[in-house]
Amino acid sequence: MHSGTADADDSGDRLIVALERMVRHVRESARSGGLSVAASAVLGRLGREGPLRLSELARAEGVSQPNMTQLVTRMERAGLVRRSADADDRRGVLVGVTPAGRDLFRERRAERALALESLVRELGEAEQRAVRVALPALARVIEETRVIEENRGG
Amino acid sequence: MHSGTADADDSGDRLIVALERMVRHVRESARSGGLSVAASAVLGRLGREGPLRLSELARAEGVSQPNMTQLVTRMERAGLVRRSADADDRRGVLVGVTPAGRDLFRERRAERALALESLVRELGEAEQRAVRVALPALARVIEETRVIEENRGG
DNA sequence: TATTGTTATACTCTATAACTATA
DNA sequence: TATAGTTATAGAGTATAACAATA
Repeated sequence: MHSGTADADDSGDRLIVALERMVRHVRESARSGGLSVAASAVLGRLGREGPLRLSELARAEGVSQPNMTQLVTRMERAGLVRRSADADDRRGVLVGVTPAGRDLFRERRAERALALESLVRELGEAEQRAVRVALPALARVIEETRVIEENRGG
Repeated sequence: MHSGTADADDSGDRLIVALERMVRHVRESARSGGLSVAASAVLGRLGREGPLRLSELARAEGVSQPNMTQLVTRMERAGLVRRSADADDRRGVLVGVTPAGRDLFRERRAERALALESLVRELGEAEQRAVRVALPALARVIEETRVIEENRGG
């Protein structure tokens, strides 16, 4: 941040590495049944919003259509979601969560939340307060940024 | 957020998803030359600590030895690091950063820091302060947690 | 012609198991 | 026998390009 010829401002990069490690840590703490973060996000969305078009899912999750095709295929193979025809538009495919998918999602979500909490509990009180402000705020601007970029030529 | 029979405590999971997206976002904002977060972390460590054994690198970065072998191979192919024999122990391999690796690392690190900063600038002042406390704190406990788990049967 | 979805292909990151060479 | 490293194999997650079916 101030002076230094060689390895000066490392902070941004360290934070990214740390966050990546954190995602990995929490991910690994909740994979007994093998539900990845990506799969969990899709199940959560389908659970909240009901069946969605594959293309809608891809856009909502910020990934490419082929990526979502593959993810849905893996999840379908695992019995977590179901594809069905869209009556209105026969090009389309509706993706819906199965009861098994919903159950597994709840289990894993709870495990993930516990893993995150056990990390946060290691912090001091002021740090904990900071985390509870910072993380949702970051989540918010990430979402906003993604939407803006999307409407600008994605 | 309070009560609710069905989808109660979503917060932990949403944060993880948001953090994953954030890592992806910052990663993508700095990939013109194709330097992944994992590669960046290795280059940074080698730059700070000098040449390291492959096994030390793997342990320090919290990944498996084959993983590090492959990462180093990719990086060597890209001219970013160099393998050399360890004179003391002929089983070992020392990995050192090349000048090109160091240069590229600095560029990408700066880009990554900018991407992170441009996210943080979208926040309110109190939120920004929270982020600057929360992220380093989280980075710290993640590192500690990893070390503890390692010494307990990894 | 444009949209939806899939297939083909490729790359990174990750792991475990089996192997080689050295200690 | 134990350690360092590699190779073999596998799978998730990601992308772009090319294609088929439908609108």
